[in-house]
Amino acid sequence: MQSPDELATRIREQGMKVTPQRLAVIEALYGDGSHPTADIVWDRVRERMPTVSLRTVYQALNDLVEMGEVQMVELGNGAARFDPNLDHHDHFVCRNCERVYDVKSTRPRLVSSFAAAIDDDSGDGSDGDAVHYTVDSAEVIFRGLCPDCGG
Amino acid sequence: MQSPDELATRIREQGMKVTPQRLAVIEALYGDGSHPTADIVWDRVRERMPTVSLRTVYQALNDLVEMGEVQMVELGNGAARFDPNLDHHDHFVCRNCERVYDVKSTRPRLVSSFAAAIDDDSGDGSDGDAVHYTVDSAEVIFRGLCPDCGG
DNA sequence: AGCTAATCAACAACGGTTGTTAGTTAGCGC
DNA sequence: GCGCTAACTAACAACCGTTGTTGATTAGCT
Repeated sequence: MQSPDELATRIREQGMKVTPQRLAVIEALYGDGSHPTADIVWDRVRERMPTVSLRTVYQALNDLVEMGEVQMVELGNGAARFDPNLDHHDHFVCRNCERVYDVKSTRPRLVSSFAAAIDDDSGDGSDGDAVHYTVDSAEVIFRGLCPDCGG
Repeated sequence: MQSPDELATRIREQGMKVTPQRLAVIEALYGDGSHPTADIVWDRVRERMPTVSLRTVYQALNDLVEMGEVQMVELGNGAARFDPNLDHHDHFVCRNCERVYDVKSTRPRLVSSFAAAIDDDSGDGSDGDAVHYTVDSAEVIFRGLCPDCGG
């Protein structure tokens, strides 16, 4: 995501207001690599701004996602996580501590291999070229043990 | 997953009972490639057994997952899906119709490339061999448009 | 200064899933 | 076929993460 300053400008350009709450959410995420949940972001923001509501944090996070400044990552274990890293990258989830680590993207390799790998469910195995899948994204989730957990 | 007959034996061996409900759930999933949700399985079972409860279907599905006969797949869009295909394989999710397709696994490639790709969050970029991640699984989710939806 | 977005509080409601209770059914080993 | 006990049912309540609602208030921006 862009820096808080740059983002403030973008927000104003969209006709939205740069409120302290929004800024606090932005600053809580900027440069962060820990993939916090909305709840954790809320905690961080409340340290500086004790009366902020969870609702407002969700609102700000969703706005950032809509603006394409933050990626929402759903890893299948409960709450969604928010990631300011917009580079194509994959994730490693520790099955013990549940922490999420960034992994350099394997996407180019994957997408290029997709056409050959797609399993034709139509049953018409003999005709390969009638089947077209458009791949917009490819995300990889590795699971295992991280270094801190004896991996 | 194994055939209903084989599974019946396994269930008995575990001291569990082969009830018509359980069998109906098994038969609803056996050989199925459509990745149904619990709700859809419930619908299928009720066609033959109108009084079965959703609770029981969940119970049977979870038992199958615990037995390792069915894979639970969480794709980040609502309900979990259940997949009797135990081969290592990936998934393609149509962003329009939400259908899920099996894709031949890219896992071997992925896991072998993981060690080189892991992004060392410790900041100690110069020392590569102190960081150990144990990768148990790697799942890939492709998203895009399927053939039926103009892909 | 004035328009209007944003926030707050407080609460309801959602969807998916699990827990609970108590009474009934039925699978399985003998 | 008996008896033990797992499983089922119905009818709920409760969970978690998230979103909607309402109405009053605050404050960003032009």
